[in-house]
Amino acid sequence: MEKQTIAYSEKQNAIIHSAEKLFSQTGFDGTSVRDIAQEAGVNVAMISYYFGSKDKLMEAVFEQKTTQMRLKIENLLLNNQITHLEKVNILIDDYVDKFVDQQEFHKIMMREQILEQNTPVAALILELKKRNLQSIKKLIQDGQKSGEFKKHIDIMLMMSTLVGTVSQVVISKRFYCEMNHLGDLTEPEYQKYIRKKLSAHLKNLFKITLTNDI
Amino acid sequence: MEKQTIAYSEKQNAIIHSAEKLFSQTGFDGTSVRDIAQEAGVNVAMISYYFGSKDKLMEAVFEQKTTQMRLKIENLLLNNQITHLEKVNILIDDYVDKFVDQQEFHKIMMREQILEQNTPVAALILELKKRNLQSIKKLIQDGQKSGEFKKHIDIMLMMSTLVGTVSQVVISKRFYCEMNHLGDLTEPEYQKYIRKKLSAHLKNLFKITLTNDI
DNA sequence: TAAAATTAAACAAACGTTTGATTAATTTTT
DNA sequence: AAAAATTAATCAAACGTTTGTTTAATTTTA
Repeated sequence: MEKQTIAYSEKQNAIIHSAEKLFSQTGFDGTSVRDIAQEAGVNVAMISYYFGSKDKLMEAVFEQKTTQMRLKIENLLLNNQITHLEKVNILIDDYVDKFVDQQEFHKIMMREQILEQNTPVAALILELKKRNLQSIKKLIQDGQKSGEFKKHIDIMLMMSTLVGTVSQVVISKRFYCEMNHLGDLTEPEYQKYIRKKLSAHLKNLFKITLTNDI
Repeated sequence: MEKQTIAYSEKQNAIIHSAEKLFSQTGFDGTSVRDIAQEAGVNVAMISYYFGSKDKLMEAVFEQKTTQMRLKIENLLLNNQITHLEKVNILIDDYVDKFVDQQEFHKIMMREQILEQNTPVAALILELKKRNLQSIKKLIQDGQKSGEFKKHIDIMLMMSTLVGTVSQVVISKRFYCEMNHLGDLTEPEYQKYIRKKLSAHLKNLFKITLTNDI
C-alpha cells in the first residue's frame, strides 16, 4: 500500500517552496510563519489553514522532498550489462547531483539530524537512510560474491565518507572558493565545478577502497 | 599580539557550559536565555549582566572553545624523527579525538556553517578553518618535496573527506548503532568504538590517496 | 560604605495560532 | 432557471505566550 503523494494547490506549493528556502537559510526556529507567508505572498493564516501548524508544514516539506530523494538504485541492481564498480560510480554521481541540486533541502536535513530529537521528521530521515543503506549493502555484497570487490568492507564508514564529503564541500562554499581563488564564479559555474571535482574524488576513493586493483 | 583568554568566574563558566550544551541540543534559536539560566542555576538577568546579550554569549562560547580547538600541528611540523605520513596519522587521530570529545561544540559549529550568515561567529569559524588548512597544506607539500607523497593532491577535498566523514559518523550515532547492532553500548563505549573505527578508516584513505605505495 | 553581584518584576516586541467576517464559487432546493 | 444553502479561500485583527533585555531594589563582597 504505497503512500500516495498529496496534490497541492498552487498556493500550497508556494508555501512549501518558500518554507524550504527560508528553513534552509535561517533554520526552522529562525524562520517565522510571517516570513514564510510574506515570501509566498499569502496571508499568515493560510499556513495554519492548509497545514495545521508550522511543524506540520515542515513535515509536508519533508514528505514532498523525500519521495523524490530516493537513489535510483533499484533498477541499477538488475542491470547485468555493467560491472559492480560502474554501478557504484553511477550511484556516486546520482548522489552528488541530488545533493548539489537539492542543497537547500539537504541543509535542512543536516540540521535536523544534528538535533537529536524524536520528531516525525527525524523518523522520515532515518527511514530514508535505512532504505538507501540496504540497497547499497546489496550492491556491495553482489560485488564481493563476484570477486570484484574486497572481502572486508565497512559499508557504513564508506557511506559516511560519501555523504560527509559531499555535504562538507557544499556547506563550505565560501571557504572553498576563497581557498581555491574561485571568487568570481557564478552559482551554476561553481556547482558544475564541484560536481566534477567531487565525482572524480569520490570515485577514486571508492575504487581503491572497494577493489583489489591498484 | 596574542588575544588573551578571558578568565571567567565560576558562574560565568556555568553559563557558558550550559549554553554550549543547550545550543548543541536544540540550536541557538531553539534555546531561550531562560533555559540557559535555569540549566546554569543562575538568574536570567545574569546573562545580560555578564555577556551583554544572547548573541555575545554565543561568541563567548566560540572564543573559549576555538582557542582549545587548534590542531597541534605547529610542533608536529618541526619534528624530523617521523615520516610525513606518520605526521598525517597523528593529525587524523588528533582531529577525531577533538571532534568526538567536543562533539557538543562541533555540532554548534556545523549548524552555524550551514546558515550562510556574516556573523562574528561565522568569521571565527572561517579563521579557524583557514589556519588549519594552511598548516596541513604545508605538511602535505613537505611530503611531496621529499617524494613521500604524490604530486597532484587536492588538499581541500581530502580535508573535506576528513571533516565530513567524522562529522557524519558522530551525528548519525543512532543510525550507526542500529545498523551495526550496537544498541547496548554506553556513550563512552560507543565513543571508544567509533574513535578506533574512524581512525583506521581515515588513515587508510589518506595513505592510499597521498602515497605511491600500494 | 562603596562596589559588585544577584534578584524579582516589568518591558516591548515577536512568536504561532485562532477568530469572525467577507468573498466567490459550487451545490441543492424550489 | 432562479433562489437558497453550503462550501472553500482569504483576510485583518486579536489572542495568549514566550522572547531577549532592562530596571530598580536588595544582598553580598571587599
